[in-house]
Amino acid sequence: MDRSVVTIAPTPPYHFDLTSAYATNYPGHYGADINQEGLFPRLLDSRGHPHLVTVRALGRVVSPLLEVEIEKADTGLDDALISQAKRQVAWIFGTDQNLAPFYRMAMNDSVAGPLVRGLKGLHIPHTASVYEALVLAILGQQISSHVARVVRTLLIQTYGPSAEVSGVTYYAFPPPEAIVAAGMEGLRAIKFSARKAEYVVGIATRVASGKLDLEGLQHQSDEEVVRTLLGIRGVGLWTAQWLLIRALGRTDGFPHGDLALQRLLGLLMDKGAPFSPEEALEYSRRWSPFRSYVTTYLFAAARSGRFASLSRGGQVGP
DNA sequence: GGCCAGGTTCGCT
DNA sequence: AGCGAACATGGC
Repeated sequence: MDRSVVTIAPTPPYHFDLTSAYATNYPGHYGADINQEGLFPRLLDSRGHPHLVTVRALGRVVSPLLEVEIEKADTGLDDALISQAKRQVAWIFGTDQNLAPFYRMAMNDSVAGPLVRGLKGLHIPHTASVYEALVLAILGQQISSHVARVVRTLLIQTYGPSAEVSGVTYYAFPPPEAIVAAGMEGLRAIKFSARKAEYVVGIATRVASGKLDLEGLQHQSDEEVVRTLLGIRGVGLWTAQWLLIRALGRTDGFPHGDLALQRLLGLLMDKGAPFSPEEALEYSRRWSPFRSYVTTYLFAAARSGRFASLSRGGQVGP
C-alpha cells in the first residue's frame, strides 16, 4: 500500500467543521461521505485507480490548514495522482473561495448580515463532478432529504467501486458505466422510480459514450450552463440552479423554485407565509452576485436550528 | 391511513 | 400559457 500526506492552506476565514458539515449534512457511515471523529475519509476513483483521501483540519478559522492523507490499496501512488487528489480535495471543500466580497455585501444588508453572524468561515462545498451532482439532484427531486439519503446510500454501496483500506471498505460514486450496467431494473431495485431511473440511465449512457460533456460546463457562462442543462430530460430550473451552486462553483445561483427556500425566506422576513417563487427571485436580486452564498448560509442556518419551526419539521403558516 | 416532501414531465384546457 | 396528475417511498 502506498501512502502520502499533503497540506492545503484554505483562504481565511475558513471554518472546516461548518463547511464539511454542509457537505455531508448528516452523521454516520453512509457511502461516500463519512465523518469519523473529525476525519473525513473519501474514496476517489480516478479511472479505475481508487484511492482514499482522509481530510482533517489543523489550525483555526483565521489561520486554517487542512491535512490530507492519501492512501492507495495497491501501489502506484505517483506525484500526478497526489496533486490531482489535492486539487480535488481543495475543490470539494471549497478552500479557494474568498468570502470577503460576500461579507462586505452582507454587512450592509439587514437580512444577509444576521445570517452571516455565527457562520463565519463557511465556504461552499462542491461535488466531485458535475455528473455526480446531476445524478444526486435528480435522485433528490421532490423526495424528503431522508429518503434521498437512503436511496443515495444504496446507489453508492450497490454500484459504486469499492476498496478496502486498513480493514475498512470504502465506496466511490458509481461512474456512468456502472449505472449503464445496472440499467433501469438495477435502479428500480434500489427504490428509484421508473421515471427517475429512466432519466439517470439516459444521462449515464450519454456521458459514458461522450455525447454529453457535463464537465465541460465548467467553461460555459451561467446562462449557457442553464440552457444546456434544461435540455436534459429530468432537469428543470431548480436542478440547474442547484448545480450552479454545488457543482460548478458559481457565486450567483439561486434555486427560487425550492420549497424549503421559499419557506425560509417567509420566516426570515416575518411574512407569515412562504414566498412565492416569483417573490423569492425578485427579492434575491439585492444579493446578486452572491446569491449562492446567501442560499448556502440560509440552509446552514436552518440546519443549525436557527429557524425553530423548521428544525421541528413543522409547517410554516399563520 | 392520508398527506406531503429541498421537482419534472406529460397531457389537458 | 397555465393547471393537475403521476411518479415511489418514508416519516409524521
